[in-house]
Amino acid sequence: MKKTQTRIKMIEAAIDLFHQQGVNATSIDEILAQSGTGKGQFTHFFKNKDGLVKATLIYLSEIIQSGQVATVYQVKTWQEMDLWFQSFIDFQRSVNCERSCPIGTIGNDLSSKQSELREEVIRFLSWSRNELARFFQQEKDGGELPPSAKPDALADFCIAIMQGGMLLTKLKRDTDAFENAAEQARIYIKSLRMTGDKGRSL
Amino acid sequence: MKKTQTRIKMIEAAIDLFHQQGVNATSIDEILAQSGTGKGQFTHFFKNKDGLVKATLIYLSEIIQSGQVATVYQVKTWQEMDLWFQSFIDFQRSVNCERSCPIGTIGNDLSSKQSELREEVIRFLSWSRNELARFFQQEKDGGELPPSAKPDALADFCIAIMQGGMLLTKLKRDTDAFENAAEQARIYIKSLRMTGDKGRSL
DNA sequence: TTCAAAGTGTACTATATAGTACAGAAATTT
DNA sequence: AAATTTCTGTACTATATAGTACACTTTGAA
Repeated sequence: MKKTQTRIKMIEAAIDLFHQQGVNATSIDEILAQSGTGKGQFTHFFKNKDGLVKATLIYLSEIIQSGQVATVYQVKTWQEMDLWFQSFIDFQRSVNCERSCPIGTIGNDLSSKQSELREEVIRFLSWSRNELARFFQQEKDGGELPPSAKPDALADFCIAIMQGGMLLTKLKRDTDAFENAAEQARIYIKSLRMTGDKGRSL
Repeated sequence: MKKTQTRIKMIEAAIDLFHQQGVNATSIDEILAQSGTGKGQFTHFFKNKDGLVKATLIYLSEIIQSGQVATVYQVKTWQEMDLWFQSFIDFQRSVNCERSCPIGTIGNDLSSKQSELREEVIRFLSWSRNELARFFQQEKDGGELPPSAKPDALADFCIAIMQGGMLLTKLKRDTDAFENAAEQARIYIKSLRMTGDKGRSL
């Protein structure tokens, strides 16, 4: 028989509820109810609510970074780059446009005191940004992007549109604005690539 | 003598605290303390907390739409367009990168039940998006942007970068990513304009 | 089998919070 | 100046919430 699943059940319920309602609007009791666990177990596995939030951030990072998720964070080819925005748009549709980025949502709810948790959020954001930056750098090195292209800036550009697009989707309950923004971004990146050399289509 | 300022004082304190901490993390008592008012007055002027949130959204819309704010929402010239991103970056610096868009922050904290409040948020977002769209349309009509340019999509693109950039700034406590994203956006828009015709610089 | 550690259940405490009740003051109207 | 409305202060209630205490059970190793 497996070791206890209780901790994981709590974390997964917490992720779901935090993603849906934010951290502040989600009570511990709600998490316990959704995961079918109890207070005693909560204090056994976590120091306090912040401890659980940290665990959710770490867990989220792990499942995303190990690719157990529908969204495409890792980009190695132009085809994957093209899928990058689309996978977030598709994700939004799959949650009825009622949520935004789970990490962004949790991060946005942090108070200025919770610097340890914010570090965790930043760690993840940097990772996903660097995934993109590495791709752009690779393409620049390979001559697919011109020497004037700035891989880091392009990565920040994509992440900003993604985060903003996710937020707008949640607020407006449709992906129209996100799709428009992503389309313009793709056109821009494509234009850089054309400029680069061979003019293959994005 | 002026009519009572109590209502306004409450709204302004609420805006400040909501912007800083979000709606859910801000208690009514906190707002009363910061504005130097009392419970009796609160219930006299507002039905409940949601009533105050609605009032803050309306008040915010009014001061922004009437231009009593440092950020540039209304764009009539390319110079103002260039200032558009910059004014948000400057704003973020002025609040030590500890906040993001006030409307976005409030909107993000809304539950799925609070549809009336979300309507208010959407109303504002549409307004600011349409301000940009009108500018791009105007430039398209005037031949400064090519017929292929999509004013609505360009407006959504700018808003997404702005919202995402504001959020990233708050999370990371610096404007680097926002600046990079805005720079790429400016390069793109500029490139469209060059394509358009006379090649005047953005 | 015994024993320690890991895990669980229940009851409780202290506090924060939204919202109510209502009397009284101040302003405004008649 | 009397009456009416607007506004304000204080006390209160009900509830939700984070966190505590602690006894009990299960597990797994020696």
